[in-house]
Amino acid sequence: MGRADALKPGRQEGGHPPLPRAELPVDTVSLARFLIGKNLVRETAEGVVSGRIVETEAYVIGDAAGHAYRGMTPRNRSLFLERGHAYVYLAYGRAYMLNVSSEPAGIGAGVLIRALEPCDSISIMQRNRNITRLRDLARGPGRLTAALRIDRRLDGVDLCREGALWLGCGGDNRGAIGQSTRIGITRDVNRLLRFYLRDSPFVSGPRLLTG
DNA sequence: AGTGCGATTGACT
DNA sequence: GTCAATCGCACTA
Repeated sequence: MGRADALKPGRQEGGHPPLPRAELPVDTVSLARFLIGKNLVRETAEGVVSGRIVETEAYVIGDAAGHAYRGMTPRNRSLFLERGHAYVYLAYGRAYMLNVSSEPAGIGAGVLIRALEPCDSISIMQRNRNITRLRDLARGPGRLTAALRIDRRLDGVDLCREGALWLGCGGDNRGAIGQSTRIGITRDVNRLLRFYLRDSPFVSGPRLLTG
């Protein structure tokens, strides 16, 4: 693994056109499923880093486990942006979480990105995470944001436009999608709103039910 | 102004 | 398997 893929400047340029917003499903659960297999692309001065989304969770309208449940606040306002914008927050004082807003403007809901299969510039991710093992580079919501250097500065960015961070077209949508309860929450714990590529080793948590 | 608590991770028994 | 670290923010007063 970990070869000098980061040192091939021409390879990925233009290789990740952004996903048009019109292609994003309009409801949160559909979007959570849809995002499995899509690319998440990060561009910094270091280079273009990307991964394929293999695990998501839906935080739907009226969801007691969702951050939008008690209305808009300074932290969660990005959840109320039109679908396809980034909501980034810090959890437990250490791990940044990346969500994709998922409903029309004014409605607070989102999809948490929980794990990636590393694709472009794996060596940059290894440096960002200070580990080498491919499987662990982006397996977990806080790990993937560290690998891609995502923090609160990217809160609110439009993920349907090429820039510092966006959702790329393509991606490989083959493979069965599993479904389970969400991880780490304390309310509405029984809802099956977590989705993952069943056979991917890059998924973070337990593989329970199939979908 | 003070308090309590996470949509987690990494270290350790 | 268990558990503490860590801090921004929402909530109470």
